[in-house]
Amino acid sequence: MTDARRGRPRSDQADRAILGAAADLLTSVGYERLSVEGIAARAGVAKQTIYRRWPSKAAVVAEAVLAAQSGVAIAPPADTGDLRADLQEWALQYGLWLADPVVSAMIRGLVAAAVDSQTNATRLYDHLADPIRTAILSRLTQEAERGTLRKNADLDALIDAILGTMLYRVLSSLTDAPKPDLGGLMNILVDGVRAQ
Amino acid sequence: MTDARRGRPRSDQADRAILGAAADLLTSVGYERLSVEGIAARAGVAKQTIYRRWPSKAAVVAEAVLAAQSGVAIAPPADTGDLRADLQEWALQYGLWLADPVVSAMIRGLVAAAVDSQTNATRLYDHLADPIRTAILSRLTQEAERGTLRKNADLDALIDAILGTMLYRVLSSLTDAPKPDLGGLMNILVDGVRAQ
DNA sequence: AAGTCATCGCAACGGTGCGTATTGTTAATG
DNA sequence: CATTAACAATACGCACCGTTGCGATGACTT
Repeated sequence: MTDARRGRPRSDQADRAILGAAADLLTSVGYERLSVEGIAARAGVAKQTIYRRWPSKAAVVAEAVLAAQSGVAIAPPADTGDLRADLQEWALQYGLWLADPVVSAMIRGLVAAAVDSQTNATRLYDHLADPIRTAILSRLTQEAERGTLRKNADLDALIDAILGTMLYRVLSSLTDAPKPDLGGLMNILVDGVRAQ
Repeated sequence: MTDARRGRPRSDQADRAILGAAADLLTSVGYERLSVEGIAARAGVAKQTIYRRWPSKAAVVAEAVLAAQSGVAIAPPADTGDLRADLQEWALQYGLWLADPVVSAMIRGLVAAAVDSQTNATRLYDHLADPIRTAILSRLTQEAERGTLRKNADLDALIDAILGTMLYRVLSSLTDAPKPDLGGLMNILVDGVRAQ
């Protein structure tokens, strides 16, 4: 029997160095000026070591963004009984996270990578959006069970609106700091789904 | 006096051929696989003729997208007195326009170009988003004057939500046809800003 | 201890594409 | 006719992608 894992195993340290270097360069120079050779140089790694793991530059960047984001816990909104206040507070925290230039640069890089390779686009958006979707949906579900939401409210559309607004502001802001205030949006959305 | 326009004038036909070729290639192969040399070849034009007009590939693509979009009239929502129905109808029409693979590819190209060169990002987003913003805002203003909207409703946030949701769906949909249904969103938004 | 084998860093390669420069030609203006 | 600038064609330098060959390294097997 030939064991599937013979020979020298891949270095975990190389993995971390590559992803870390990719994240660093992404935030410092942006996706367009980021090169695989630059990643290799900064990581102290041969280019082949990168291509042995990922098939393309877009895939490396995608993985780096996911790895960096997976360290961030997406806490669901608190449940104080006041949906508006809970979502406002959550949006404030999340908006501040988005306003971080590092985070903005990463998201821009994610979008660029997704435009690059359609194959990974769905996976990327899913991995980034799903935690947020789950977090908000869990809070909305609590609310719905108390009967304080309209029965036919399209909660998916509501979440798309939150995600879309955040993405739009990140992409359309020239400076690295998008307008973080989602308070007005949350007011509209809460009033739009709340039982009358 | 040296007249500013001496010598051979630039060819309008070359302008049209370049922008047309850029738009064609953008929708057929996407931004990633689009090259200035490819544009020149398809337009039957020397590469230098392109670089005499625009400073970079991103600028050419940006101009091509804007030129293609400027032909589309962004009609404001009708005013039948029923804001919900008016916005639903407008969203339906606009959603169908977005679902066109050609339009989706163009928007993806726009985003890619914007990520490429931050310089043009604001100009691009403004040119594309402003007509929509103006169209919706004019309808909302009519409504506000009748006193049927909450006084403190954040109309900018509402418009950001519409634009953001559309953009998010275009970018995150793997197929070329994003989910065009904005009905659920419009319901929430209308209920969220309507006077109680 | 010796052998196996996938990984490692290093280096070079072909290919693509950006943006620039050169050359001779063509269409306007004075 | 002289001047001027855009034109097509073409070559160039450069950066980078993705691939390949090399000898060395290190965990596993026998």
